[in-house]
Amino acid sequence: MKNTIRRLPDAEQEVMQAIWACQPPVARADIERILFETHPMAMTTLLTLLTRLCEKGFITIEKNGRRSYYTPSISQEDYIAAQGKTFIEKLCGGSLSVLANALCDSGLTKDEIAQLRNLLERDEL
Amino acid sequence: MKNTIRRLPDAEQEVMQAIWACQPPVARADIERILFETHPMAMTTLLTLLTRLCEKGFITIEKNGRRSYYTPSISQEDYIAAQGKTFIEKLCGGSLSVLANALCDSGLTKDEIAQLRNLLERDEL
DNA sequence: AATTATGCTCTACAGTTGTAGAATATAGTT
DNA sequence: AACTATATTCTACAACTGTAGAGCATAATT
Repeated sequence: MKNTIRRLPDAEQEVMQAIWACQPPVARADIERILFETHPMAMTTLLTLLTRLCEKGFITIEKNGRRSYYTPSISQEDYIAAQGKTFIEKLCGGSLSVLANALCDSGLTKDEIAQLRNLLERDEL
Repeated sequence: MKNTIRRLPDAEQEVMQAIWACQPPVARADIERILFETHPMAMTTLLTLLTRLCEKGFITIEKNGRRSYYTPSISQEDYIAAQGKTFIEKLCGGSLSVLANALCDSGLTKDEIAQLRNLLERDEL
């Protein structure tokens, strides 16, 4: 669980989400299909982003004939946890009360807040 | 409480934090002093960032003689809440359990998690 | 009034990001 | 073997970001 993971630009992050949603190794077509829902783009655009993600160490690419397969090098859990840490430190200035307020004002309903509290309780063990 | 607030690039966000930390309207020297701790930069760099923040609608600039004074147009609370919303939606896919896990893995201690739960309880009312 | 100091705006530039067409390589087909 | 379809890599470019010097305007000083 590496805790210094750079924040990805939006488009690349979107691609990672698609990759994480699949069983690795992932074919381009699968990524494309998922992205089509959330963030449609030209195929070459996707391939550019995949190359950049590889350069940044977020995925590895293996090629089989003319096809490439993509495997995440960083787990979604680690990435989200690292971004959460950054959020708390950089945005909330490390203050949990600021964080709590942000969560409450972020549009979550009372029920959802209660649910979140329960989930935190369970994870506390 | 506007809920569509763009995410600022790091340097600009850092400047906003400094501005939010002061009583508006804020003089450049005050911002500079605070930034010196976290993110030192040339004075002209700071002024460039202030201009961009104004163009983006995050602050207003009033000038008095050759001096300028800066006032936030967007509150820190609104900004953090909006980013929190984006975090939950874009990164956690809207899943509270994913969010809870992220918080637990983000380096918070058990005590801090418990504290956060209490804060959420209080805000729930 | 002339000179100097100071605070801001303009200009600049390299690196990043979003986007995608052109070119290339390879697998499938006739 | 020649042709066609397809998957990837190269090249390109505009907008954004981080950074700061050059130039300009105005206030302070001599």
